[in-house]
Amino acid sequence: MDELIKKINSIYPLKPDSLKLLLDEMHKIELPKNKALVDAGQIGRSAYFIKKGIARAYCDGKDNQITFWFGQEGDFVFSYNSYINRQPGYESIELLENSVLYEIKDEALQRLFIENIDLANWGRKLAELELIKLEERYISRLFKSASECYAELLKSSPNLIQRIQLGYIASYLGVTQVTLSRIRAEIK
Amino acid sequence: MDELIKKINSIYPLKPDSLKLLLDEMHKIELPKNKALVDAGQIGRSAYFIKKGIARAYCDGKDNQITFWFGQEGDFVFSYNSYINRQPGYESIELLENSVLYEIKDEALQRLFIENIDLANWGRKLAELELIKLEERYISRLFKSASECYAELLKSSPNLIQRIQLGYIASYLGVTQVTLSRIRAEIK
DNA sequence: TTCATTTTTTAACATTTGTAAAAAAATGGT
DNA sequence: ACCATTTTTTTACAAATGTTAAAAAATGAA
Repeated sequence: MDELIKKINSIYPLKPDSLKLLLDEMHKIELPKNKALVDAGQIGRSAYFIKKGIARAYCDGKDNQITFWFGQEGDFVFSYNSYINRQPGYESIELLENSVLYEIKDEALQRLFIENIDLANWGRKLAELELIKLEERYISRLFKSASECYAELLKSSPNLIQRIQLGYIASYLGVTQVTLSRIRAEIK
Repeated sequence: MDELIKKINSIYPLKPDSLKLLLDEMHKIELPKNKALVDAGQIGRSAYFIKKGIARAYCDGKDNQITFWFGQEGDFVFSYNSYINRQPGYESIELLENSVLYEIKDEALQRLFIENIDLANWGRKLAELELIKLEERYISRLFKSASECYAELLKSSPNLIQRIQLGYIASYLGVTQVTLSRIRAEIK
């Protein structure tokens, strides 16, 4: 629970009372590898904090799946689309390892935002931080070749490359698995 | 001012009192084409609402500029990076036409968020909506070829293509101007 | 271990996109 | 209208990535 509190306060420092309100709604759960946290077409009913494990978010195409996000220890997980729009979305999220999570129901979170200004600002800051993380990723992809993106990922998250199969990583980088294999062969 | 109020309430409906607090901090200004709203390396001191005009956000590379965002009538403009981190950023924003904007100082906005829960939730919703817009754009680029992205832009924002020079649009789509010219030649 | 299955790599060829340079078209000021 | 400047298109060639299929390596269950 310690790392959860640390993470929460790193986003936006909460008063002890506000923190307690939030923590009281979060419950630890263990879920197995391949479990779907969010199914496209269904409304996402919970957000999660990853204590242990890895998750990926993806969309289904005509004949392929596109992975566009990975989460690991210390990350929050939610289907932004259904979380924000309260509508069935296009994204699915699944666990890639047996995982330990803290879950909070979406209804509880929304209620806390409306009732407590401290938590409303925490939720604001959370969205803002996710926004710039995504923006940086977006810009990075506009600037860089697939090879540079891979080298960057290798440097920033070597553990992801150890733990996640290459097909997903290739898709995440926006190239085919064949291309990623070629890139890896060149780097060695 | 009417369209501004409409836009504000479409993000998150505000109580009249809260709306007034926000509007009291927003002031209409006219700025000429090419004016820099945000300079990379400087802290963004204001956010803007575009009443009339077009803006683009870009980063400087070694020997090129990458445009990654366009804003037009009805859009909010701010350098997320410096707005959120309160640090000099990597992004610059400039006007592509003579424009009419509503400006709000960042200090004022931050103060309103801390003082008023209605506005804190408005700010949260604003960031969340921007987040899913960017996520959709990000996923779209992973799925689609440059040609499909252009066709999509042509459909969703034909006015942007009329009003913005192709070099910027090519960069926004992640291709060179030569490639975009080729795409346009094929479509006809 | 062994075997079936999944994942990763390699190869050959097709397609797309990039680069550099020049031509054509559009723009803006006088 | 005219000219200089900027923007867009075109061309030829190079480099990167996609596609398909097969081989090699890794994984997991019996």
